[in-house]
Amino acid sequence: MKKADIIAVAKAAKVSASTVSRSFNHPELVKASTRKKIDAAVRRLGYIRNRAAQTIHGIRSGTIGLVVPTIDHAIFAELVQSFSEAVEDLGFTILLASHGYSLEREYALTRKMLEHRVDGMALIGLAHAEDTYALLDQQDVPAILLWNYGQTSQLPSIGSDNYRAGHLIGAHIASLGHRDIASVFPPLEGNDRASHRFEGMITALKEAGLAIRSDWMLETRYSVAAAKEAVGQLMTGSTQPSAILCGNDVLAWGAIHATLRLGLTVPRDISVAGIGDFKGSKDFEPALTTVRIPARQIGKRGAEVIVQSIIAPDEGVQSELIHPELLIRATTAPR
Amino acid sequence: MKKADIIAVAKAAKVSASTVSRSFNHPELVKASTRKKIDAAVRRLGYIRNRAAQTIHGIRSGTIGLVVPTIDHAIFAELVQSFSEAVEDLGFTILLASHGYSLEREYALTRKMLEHRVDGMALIGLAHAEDTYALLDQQDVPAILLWNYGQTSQLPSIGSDNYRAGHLIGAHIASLGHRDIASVFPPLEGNDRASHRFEGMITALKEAGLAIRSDWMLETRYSVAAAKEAVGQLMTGSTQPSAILCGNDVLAWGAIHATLRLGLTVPRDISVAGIGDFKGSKDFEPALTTVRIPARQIGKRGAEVIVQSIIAPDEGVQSELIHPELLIRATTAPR
DNA sequence: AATAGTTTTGCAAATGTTTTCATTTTTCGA
DNA sequence: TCGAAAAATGAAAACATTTGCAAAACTATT
Repeated sequence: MKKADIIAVAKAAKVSASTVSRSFNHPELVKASTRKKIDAAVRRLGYIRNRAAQTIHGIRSGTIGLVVPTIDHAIFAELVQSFSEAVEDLGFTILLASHGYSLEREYALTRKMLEHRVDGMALIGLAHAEDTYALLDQQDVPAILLWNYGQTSQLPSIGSDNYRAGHLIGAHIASLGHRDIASVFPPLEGNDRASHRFEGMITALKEAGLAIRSDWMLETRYSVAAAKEAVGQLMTGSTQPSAILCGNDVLAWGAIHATLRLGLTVPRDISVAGIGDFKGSKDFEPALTTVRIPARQIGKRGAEVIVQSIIAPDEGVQSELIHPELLIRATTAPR
Repeated sequence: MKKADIIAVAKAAKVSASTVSRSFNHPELVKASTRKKIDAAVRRLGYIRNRAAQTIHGIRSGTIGLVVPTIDHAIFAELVQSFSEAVEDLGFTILLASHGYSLEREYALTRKMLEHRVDGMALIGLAHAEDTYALLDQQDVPAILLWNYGQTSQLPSIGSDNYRAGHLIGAHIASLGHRDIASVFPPLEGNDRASHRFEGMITALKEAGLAIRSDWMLETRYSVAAAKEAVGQLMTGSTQPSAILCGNDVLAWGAIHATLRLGLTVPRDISVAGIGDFKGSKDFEPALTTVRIPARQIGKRGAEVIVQSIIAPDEGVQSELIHPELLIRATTAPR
């Protein structure tokens, strides 16, 4: 038994295919009694509409492409979730792919999504291959950049200001009187989020007349384990910092657990701060001082914006800044 | 300038549309020099193939539907990531949606994915609406169940044995000599994963002649905060347990931080165990005793299996059990 | 240079819908 | 009961591809 198509339904309901189509798309144009017959036939045959066939009429595909570096980091999981939720509520479905921090793969994946004729695209961060921008522009598909806000971004960007976030936390630590400060960041190369945070932080410190010793600028993989290892080593050196600034909460937790392991107490012996305010950061003990990057809000707002620009392509979309917020909790203390 | 279609390319390359199509799909059938002309035209016009148009010829859409309860829990993020990675490697793209633990929404979302003519579907867990099974069966779309293994599952299931996982951790705690045991679980209703774990745990305890006081069976939302709150209250009661068994690692971390807050030491004063082995659980201090549910492996294997059954629909797919593993770390100790 | 075979290409039909336009049916006021 | 207007329906073209088949263009062999 082949899959039922609209013609099979039409036959079963003794009407024409046009009428069946209409009864789906403009129900008000078909008589109630006819609609009933059609519905019955649809149910009887288990007919499911074929969006592919609709799509080739220039009708929207109802999909939005989302390409992220990775999903299984707390940061992006929250973003993906809120974005997808909001997008679903607006009647679209997400086509998802992850590129593992390779802008080349990002380009390839974007292309693939365009083959599927997504109605819109969302990418993460501000830095993308020139090819990718060209592609999106040339295919004339609405696209937005999520996560980071950039005034001069090539596409509308909805997100937070990572420079600001870094600056906030740097200034906070400086204001507590710390002078011997270490940093733990993921590799900055090709990661605009982390770079901006780092710059913001460095600048804030500089403004307070402070600087980080270059051998105290740690760079680690994005994981509790890696940060823990790195900080563990740092803290067994001949001199130790009194504060550690981390590029994100996961690294901060690594740092905290490294100090815990060495029998130190946070924040009495050492202050630690993160960026991100991931799930749990508020509730773990001691509660982490960090800067909130409102992932859920970014996802939701991003979804609204992209859908808007799909529905009304001519209304020109603005970038939106979603402010980061300093959250002083229990892992930082005056020196 | 309208988007280029295959005919525009054909004109530009001075060949017929058929030849262009062939040069994509069966390059060996077209002369090298013609292919070169076509490639040039494609590049010049920025042509991107339209999969929707291919799909209505019964050609595969190259998409696989994945419907999960939620993405932003550590558990599923890892699964989604590994599944999507593997699926991409095999040349497919994921259509993702989350249903927020509503089987009704799951049905609706599955339908929607079938409208998009996904080549295969993956759902999470063993419990699904009868309608959903009927739909999948009737539309004759390959489908698998991820996360849980069930011998008698209605569709092939690739996953771990949650009953076993619960049993392992229950037996471990019993073997340490604990008698006053509490549990913290998410709501079991409509959540087969949690229910099976719970049953396994209860059974293991019973086998050791133990039982949990009904007022020590805590049920909380899935979050560190909720578990922390609940356990905080429990521990300030007139009598306290010497061990707390948690339905997953997030709840376990909540429990641990609740006890920390009260000035207790884990595992000296109280043992805590989780299930899941989420990111970080190994590295936080003290390292969490838990049962590993190998999410990455499930995702990868699941992807392979569903793709296999798309490519060779007649080869009948077997369920696969991916064993959970007890990881005794530093949060449990003899009573 | 002619033939047979092989390779390459184009034509036309097919895929499952939607939509425009024309036709048929219904409704309603006189 | 008629006619005009409104409502409902159907026929056919359109959408962007693929594919079976036949024609055309080459190659190799004599």
